[in-house]
Amino acid sequence: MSDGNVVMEEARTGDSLHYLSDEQVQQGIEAMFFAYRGFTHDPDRILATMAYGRAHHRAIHFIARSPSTTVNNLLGILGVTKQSLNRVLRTLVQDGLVESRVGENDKRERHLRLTDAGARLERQLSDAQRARVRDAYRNAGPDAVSGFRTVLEAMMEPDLRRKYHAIGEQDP
Amino acid sequence: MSDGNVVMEEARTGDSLHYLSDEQVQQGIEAMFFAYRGFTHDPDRILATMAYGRAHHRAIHFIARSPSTTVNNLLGILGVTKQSLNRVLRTLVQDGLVESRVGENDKRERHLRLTDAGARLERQLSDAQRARVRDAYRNAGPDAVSGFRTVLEAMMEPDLRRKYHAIGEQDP
DNA sequence: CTTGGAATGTCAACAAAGCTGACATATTAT
DNA sequence: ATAATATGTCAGCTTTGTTGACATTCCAAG
Repeated sequence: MSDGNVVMEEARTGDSLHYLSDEQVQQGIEAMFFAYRGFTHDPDRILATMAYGRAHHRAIHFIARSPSTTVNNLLGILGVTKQSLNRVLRTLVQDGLVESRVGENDKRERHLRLTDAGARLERQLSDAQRARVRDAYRNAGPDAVSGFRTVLEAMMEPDLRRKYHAIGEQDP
Repeated sequence: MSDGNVVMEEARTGDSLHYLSDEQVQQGIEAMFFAYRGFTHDPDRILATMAYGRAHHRAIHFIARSPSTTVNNLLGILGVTKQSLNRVLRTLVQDGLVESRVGENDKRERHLRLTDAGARLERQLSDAQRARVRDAYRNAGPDAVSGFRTVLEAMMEPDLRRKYHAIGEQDP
């Protein structure tokens, strides 16, 4: 569909398509790699001092963003097996950071929300990450941020793009 | 430096700083998370069918990009321990995908390059990833891509930003 | 009311890929 | 000579992912 040859032919037609060249795409791939390292750097540093890992941060983040989400919904967002997620949730519930309450309509479901202690940890874990992204935004300016978001969205798998848009909406 | 309160005060001064609000930053964080999943999705799918993992892909990628790089240089780029990298390199050399030759000037160094078979695997592994990024670029347009790169660069750790810029240059 | 399927939890075993610490070997630099 | 550098390797541990099997609870369809 979009292999190197096709693009090289396109690129030959003019410099306006230079941004689709192999070299430019390759640089974008490396930028994603290095930026993601920075993206996770600050919370990882904090997590290294406690008994939790990046998986706990992810769970806490999305529970904070979608209070009362179900386990199944969280599974779809995080893209791991229920066994893997359950191991994380079990420790968080045991440690009193996450509350798991049986659903009212469907009592098979468990609805998850952060306790006060969980919300405190969420802030501690995410503040540094938010600060980094905010600083990057500030340095880059609003137009760059708009483009940033546009490309990231285009890069997502379609079903994850739907989940991305669904976060923060009404009743997940 | 850039906590929520400060920004909320800034934001109160006008809508031009809305893009720095907690909500916008939070959405950017989630966009990074979901986009990175898409970013690694295609190579991961291919890797699942063979005896290699994401770590092998990363090593192969950067050896391809910086032929004749040393082990130490690769360690700095990948940000893992030499034991972890060595486990990967050992299998790649054993399987005839990577060639490790003693340095000419400094014989302590090992210079790494892909064999023909390694280059073939690199293409196979990276083609799908390049296609996805290229399609995302094409859909987003050149201005968005420019902003994308600007924000990603601003998000990197300074020392990694230097390494990012050094890739593809003269003598690493 | 029984039954099938969905949602959840849990056990066990395993794999990938990171980590630390210790130690060996060449080679270069002082 | 000695110290520092670059690399390789062994052993053991951790986090976080995976399968597979199985139990429980409950909704919904018949």
